[in-house]
Amino acid sequence: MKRKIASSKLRSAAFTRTRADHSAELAHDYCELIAELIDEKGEARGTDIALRLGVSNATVAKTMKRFSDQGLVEQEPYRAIFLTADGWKLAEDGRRKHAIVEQFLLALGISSKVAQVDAEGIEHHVSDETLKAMARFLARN
Amino acid sequence: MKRKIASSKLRSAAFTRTRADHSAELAHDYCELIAELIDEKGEARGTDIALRLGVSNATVAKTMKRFSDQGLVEQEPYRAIFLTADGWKLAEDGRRKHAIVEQFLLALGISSKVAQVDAEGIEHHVSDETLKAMARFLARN
DNA sequence: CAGAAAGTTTAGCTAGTGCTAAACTTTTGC
DNA sequence: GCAAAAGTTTAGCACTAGCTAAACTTTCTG
Repeated sequence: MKRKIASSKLRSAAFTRTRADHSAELAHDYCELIAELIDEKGEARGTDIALRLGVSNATVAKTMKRFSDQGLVEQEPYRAIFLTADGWKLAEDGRRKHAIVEQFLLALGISSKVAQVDAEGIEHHVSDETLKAMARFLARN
Repeated sequence: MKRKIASSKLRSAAFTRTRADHSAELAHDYCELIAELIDEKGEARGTDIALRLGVSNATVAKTMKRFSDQGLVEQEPYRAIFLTADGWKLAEDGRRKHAIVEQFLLALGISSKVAQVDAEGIEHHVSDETLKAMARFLARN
């Protein structure tokens, strides 16, 4: 019965991680997008974020307030949004993972549209070990 | 500018899908586990589900009521939980995807523990195209 | 430079997913 | 066959993440 108990613990751990991941995922997505907008235009405005994320302005405002409390972004009232050091860390981490996963999927023969969408979903759920294996695979192909 | 607009739409679509996926993910996880418990013990009791999912009994009860309204599970008061045809469909779909992703990760050289956990996270985010590519890769290796 | 347009914030709503504590039912063990 | 243990349900709370509508501020334009 040892195996079953172990696998049950593993499942519960994975599930717990899944739940915790959902909010982290959102933070990653927002920070990645804000970083992109800053690179493109020098600043990230609420409307642009809302438009690209497919979400209302109000939702962005509320989320930005939460993230500001968590120290991920900085913002003056009625002004654009910027990332803190922590925010940049999340953004860079996300970009790195995203790039590896997307390249990996392309190398596997996935079409570029699907690779982009799947990479977005997968990037938040790959461990470092898996990421390294993907990078290794890419290096060999 | 066409490329940028297209890529922005794609991002928004991916993000929208991510959000919609979160509740579907939960349904998949519950149904998969219920299926497992039924296979193992002939029935799925609330306590067992709660224990394996690392969640309180009350949460399971509430979720089961919701799923019952959605036609995924069937339950008499104070009795065990069973899957409807739709519930079984979700469970089987999840198991199939999980198996392919896990095998794929193992083939990539990931350790079995990590493969199990990562597969749990990834299985909900792979398109059919990617799943097929993984199966193809497995067949060739 | 005043009024319109664009953008932001706030208020108030919904739904999902989690919790604890208390009430209730079923099962078990003496 | 009754009392204790085990399991289930309900009530009530919190937080996240979304929405619309309305109020407010900033920017643009004639």
